Parts: sequence; structure tokens; C-alpha cells
Amino acid sequence: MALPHFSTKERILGAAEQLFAQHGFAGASLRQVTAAANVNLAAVNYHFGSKENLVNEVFRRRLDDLNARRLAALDALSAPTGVSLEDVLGAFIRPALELSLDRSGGGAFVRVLARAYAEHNEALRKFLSDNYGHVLKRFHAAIGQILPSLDKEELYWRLDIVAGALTYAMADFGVIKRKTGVSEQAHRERAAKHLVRFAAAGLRAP
Amino acid sequence: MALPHFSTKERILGAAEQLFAQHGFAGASLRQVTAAANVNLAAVNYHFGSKENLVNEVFRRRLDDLNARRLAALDALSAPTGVSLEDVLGAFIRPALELSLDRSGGGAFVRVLARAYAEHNEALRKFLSDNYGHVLKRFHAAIGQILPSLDKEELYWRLDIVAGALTYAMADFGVIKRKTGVSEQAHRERAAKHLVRFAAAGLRAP
DNA sequence: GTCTATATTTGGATAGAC
DNA sequence: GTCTATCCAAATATAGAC
Repeated sequence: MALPHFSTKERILGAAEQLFAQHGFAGASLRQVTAAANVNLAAVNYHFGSKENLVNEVFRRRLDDLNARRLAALDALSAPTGVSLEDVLGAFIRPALELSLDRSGGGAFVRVLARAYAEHNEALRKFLSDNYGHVLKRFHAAIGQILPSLDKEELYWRLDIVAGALTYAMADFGVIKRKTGVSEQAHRERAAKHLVRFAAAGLRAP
Repeated sequence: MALPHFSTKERILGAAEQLFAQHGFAGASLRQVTAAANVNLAAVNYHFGSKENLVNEVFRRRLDDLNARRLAALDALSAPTGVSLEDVLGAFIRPALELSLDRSGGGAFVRVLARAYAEHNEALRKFLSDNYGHVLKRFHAAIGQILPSLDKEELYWRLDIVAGALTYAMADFGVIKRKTGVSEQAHRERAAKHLVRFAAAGLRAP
């Protein structure tokens, strides 16, 4: 399963991602992780110091890239003409859907992300907020500009709910098998349109 | 915290609900639970046999009632005139929102439910499917009748995603504090309308 | 039904050889 | 950087007195 040309550190991260997706952070033991990664138990503490830090690094490995793609997609929208709510939501959703269907564990990671939303773990939330809070702020600002009629507080909790619902939906999406005959790209694009519509309806208010 | 006139069993269930919502099923230990419930550690195994069974009973205590209310609301719709998608979704959502705002731990339970969605725990899913699968089937059938253009498979995964998104949204909703001056009922009714619109948009397809 | 005490397992973390 | 061996804390579960 674990390919030998990956470093010990990388194998641990991959195995941890899989097992955290399956059993949660508390539910997956370091013994399970190191066994799946085919490395020695002591290697985790050598490379990561503690289980908590390993959890953080599992997030960092994917989120640096994912959030960079999201911001790039958002920046690409700053066209001369007006930007639609759907455009902004697409910039948030499409990179994550892409990740959820990639060949090397991205699907597991999206499920790990969904767990992070369900957990109200203080330490983890702080880590994510410290490192990636600026991304959500950018999207928040962009959407606030498009929907000026919503007051700040209302916008805040709607975005929170929509982001959580999207994360759930994307985590589940990776599990759904597409019909034979539908290309992966077409499948993803359909799902993206679908989720964008879904989220836009949640944000546009009566 | 724990009121003395509740039985040992009930105090354990209440404390478990709180702690499972906070730390997850694996993350909350029986020692934490019994300490919070002010009962002896051995009482859990005496009354419930095992931790796994305690988890199941935490669900049963609320879901028997919640799902009965959902079905009653669905049945009440079978009016002579046509039933709208919004009506059916409301029958699913409103009882859960009511629970999420109740005074005695319902908010915690809705968060526990959200965790159950995030977990892909086999044993738990089997318990829920065995005991409450028929409720989802009823809603599935009702929605399928309203949206005949969706083929079975497509409907299936859309409902799965919508149910997950709704569950997350409802769990979060209990945490959001309403503005002062808005009655609890009005707050809940606004949220219900909002979520119904949200879900309907996800189900009606291009 | 409830308690104390304890058996048994499992978990995270480390020391020290190589 | 990796291994074996081990420490120590914490977990679930049970036995047996009351």
C-alpha cells in the first residue's frame, strides 16, 4: 500500500490522513498510523513531536495549496466587469472538488476537513484560524460587497453555515461514484454548478 | 449542574450527550461522563453494558421522538391539494430546529447528530439505519414524487448531500445567538424558511 | 443499585542502542 | 534517522462487598 519511495514523514502524513478520515482524530491511534505507514512507532514523535502537531501538519500539507488555489481563483475574477456571487462561490468550491477527486488521498483529506468542522476542538480551530483565517476573510469581504443589503452579523453566520454545509457536501461527494460514461471532469463540473447554486440560494436572502 | 431528581440512567445520558457533542464519541471518556453526571464509574456498565451501547441509547432517547414528529408533520401534509417541496422539507427541518433550541440539552444532541454524519462508523450507521431508516425512506419517497424528473440515483445522492448539509446547519444554528429583541419562535421560523429555501435549491435541478 | 478496588488493554511519549 | 524496549497515564470493563 505505502510506496517505498516516499519518505518516512510523507508516509506518516498519508496514513494519518486516511485514518483520521476514517476514525477521527481521537479515534485513530498513533499505533494504527505507524502500522499503516509501515514505519516505527517512535518515528511519529521524532518527526512531529506530538500527535497534536501531527494533526496540524496533516492540514498544512493540503491547505497551503488548496487555499492558494482558492485565492488565485478569486483574484482571477477581479475583471473589469462586475463579479457575480456564483463566481465567488465557484472560486471557493472548485479547487476543493478537484482535491476531493484526486488520486492520492485528497478525498480522505476532504473528509478530514469535514471532521474539523464538526469538532469544536479549540486547539485545532486556533491553528486553522491563525494559518488560514485570511482566506476566509477575503471571501467574506468579496461576498459582503456583492450582498450589501445583509448586515455584518447576518452575513457572518450565513457564511459560517454555508461553509460548513459545503464542506459536508464535498466530503460526501468524493464517496459518490459517478455513472460510467461520465468523465471525471464532467462529473466535477456538474457537482460544482450544483453546489454553487445551493450555496447562492442560502446566501441570497428574503 | 446535574439535578438530583433525575435517575442515574438519565443523568448519564444527559452528561454523555453533552460530552459527545463536545469531544466526540472516541474523545469523551466514560470517566468524564460519570464525573459530569455525578455517578459512579461502574454505573455505566451496569446500566448500559458498554460504551458503544451508551452511544446508541443517547441517540434513541431523542430520535424516537424527533422522527415521530417528522413523520407526523409529513402525514399532516397529505392534504387534498398538492404538496410542495418546501412543505416536505419543512416537515423534516422544523422538528429538528425546535429540538436544537430546547432548554434541556437538545442543542447538544443536534451537534451529536452532526458528528454521526461526519463519522463513517459502521456500527453506528447500522444502528441508525436499522432503527430510523424508514423515516428517511418516507421522505425520500415524498420528494421523489414531487421531483419525478430526477432519476433514482441522482435523487439518492442529492438527498444524501442535502441531509448532511442540513444537519450541519442545524447543529451550528443552535450555537448562533439570536439578536436581542427577536423571540425564539421568530428566530426559529426565520431559520426554517431559510434552510428550506437552501435545501430546495439544492434539490431542484437543471 | 451503588460503591471500592482492581484486572486488563491500549494509548502517547521517551530512553538509549545502533 | 530508525529501532527495541519500556515507562506511565488513561481507558474500558468487571468482581465482589454493601
